[in-house]
Amino acid sequence: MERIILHIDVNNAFLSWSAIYLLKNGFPYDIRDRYAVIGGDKSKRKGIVLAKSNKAKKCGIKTADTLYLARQKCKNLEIYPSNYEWYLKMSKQLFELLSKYTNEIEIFSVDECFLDYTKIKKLYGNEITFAYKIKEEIKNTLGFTVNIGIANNKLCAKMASDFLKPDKVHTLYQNEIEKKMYPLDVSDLFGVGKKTSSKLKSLKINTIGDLAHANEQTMYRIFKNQGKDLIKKARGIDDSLVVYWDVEPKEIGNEITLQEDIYNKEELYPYLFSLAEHVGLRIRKQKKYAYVLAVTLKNNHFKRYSHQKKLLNPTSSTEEIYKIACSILDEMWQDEPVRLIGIRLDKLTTSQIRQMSLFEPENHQQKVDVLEQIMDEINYKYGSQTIKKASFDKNNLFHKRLK
DNA sequence: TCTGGGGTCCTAGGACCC
DNA sequence: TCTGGGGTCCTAGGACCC
Repeated sequence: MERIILHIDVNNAFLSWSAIYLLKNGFPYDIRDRYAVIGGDKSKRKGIVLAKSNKAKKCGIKTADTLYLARQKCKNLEIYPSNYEWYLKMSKQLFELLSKYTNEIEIFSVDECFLDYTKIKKLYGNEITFAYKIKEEIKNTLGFTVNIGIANNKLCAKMASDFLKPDKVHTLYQNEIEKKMYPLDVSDLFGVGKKTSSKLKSLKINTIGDLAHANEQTMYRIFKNQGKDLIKKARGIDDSLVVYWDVEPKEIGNEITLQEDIYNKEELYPYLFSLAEHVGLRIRKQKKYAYVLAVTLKNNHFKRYSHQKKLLNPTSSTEEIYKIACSILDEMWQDEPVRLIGIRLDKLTTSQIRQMSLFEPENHQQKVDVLEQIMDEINYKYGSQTIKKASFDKNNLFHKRLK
C-alpha cells in the first residue's frame, strides 16, 4: 500500500510565537506585520537573527545573519528577544492538537513534525481536505499559521512543506517529482548544504534533476557513499519510517559562548563546572549513564576542536563529569584564546555496570548517586540554584579543581 | 559583517589483533 | 627482518539540520 505522509511546519515559528505572546500581554501591534526579527543577545556575543517576519525576509534578511548585517539590509528593523519557555508551550500545544487525530506523529524539532496518514485515511478521508482542515484548526485555536506538505515519504513531504509560504498546503506525490522537484536548485534538496552544493555546481550539477540523472560512477568517485544517497534523495526516494515513540537521545551536550575570550585554563574550570552540572542534570533525568565524555573548545579564530575519553565505568554524576572534563581540558590545552567551551556525553547506556576500583571505598558511588538524586529533586521543586554541595558553591571554592 | 546552541550521521586514520 | 591484508575499535573532525 502506498504511504501517505504529512509534514507540518510552523511558519516563522519563533517570530509568530513571540507575536502571540506580545499580543496577549497588551503589545499594541502584531510583529508579524512589521519589519521584525527575533535576535540573540548582542552584548553576550550572540547577535544573530533567529527568526524573521515575511517583510524582513523580503529585505533579504536570512536566519543566522548578524544583527548588524540585518540592520544594513533593513534600516527600520525591529529586533525582539527570544522566549524559549513560551516557545516550548506553543510547541506542546501544537503536538497535542495533532495527537487528537493519531499517535503516529514524529516530532522532528520544536516547530515541525511528520504525521503518518496511511492508516487513518479511512477515518478522515482525503488527505488534502484533512490538511486544509487542520491548518485552519491550528490557525483558529492556536493563532499561528503552518505549511503542510503531503507526499508518499518523509523526504518529499518535507520538501513540499517548504514550497511557497506561508499558510499553504502542497503535495509532492511520487508522480509529481519530475515536475515539481527536478527544476529546483540543487541546494534546495534536504541534506545538501553549502559545501556539497558548491562541489556539485563545480560538476555542472545545478538542479535537483541534474543530480537525479548524474553519473553514478562519477558521483561515487567524488562523494563515496554520500554520492549514492544524494542521487537517491534527488529522485525522491526515502524508505525511512515515521518514528512516533519517544526517541531517546544518543548524546547529550551543552556548550557556551563566553562573553569574552579566556586566555587562562584555570578561568575555564568554573564554566566546565556549570556545564557538568547542566549535562549531569539532563542525563540523570533520562536515567542514563555515559561511557564517553568529550570537551569541545572553539578558539578566537572560530576553529573548533575536541577531545574525548572513554570511561571504564559509565557515569551520570556531576562531580565525576566535572573531574574528567577538567582532566581532558588539561590534556588538550593549547594555550590560546578560547571563545566557546562545551561538554558532550556520548555512548549512553541505561544500566550502570560498575567495575569496583580496588581503592574505592565500598558504597561510595551509591552514596554519591543518592545524594545527587536528592539534590536534583529539590532543585526541580524549588528552582535550580537552591541547593549545592558546599565545595561547588560559586562564592566559595567554585573555581578550585576537585581532586 | 564579527559570526548561537542543540543535535545526528559519516569518514579518515591510527592502534591493535590475527 | 620485513612483509600483507582484513577486521574492529577508537578518536577527531566535518557536514548538515533546525
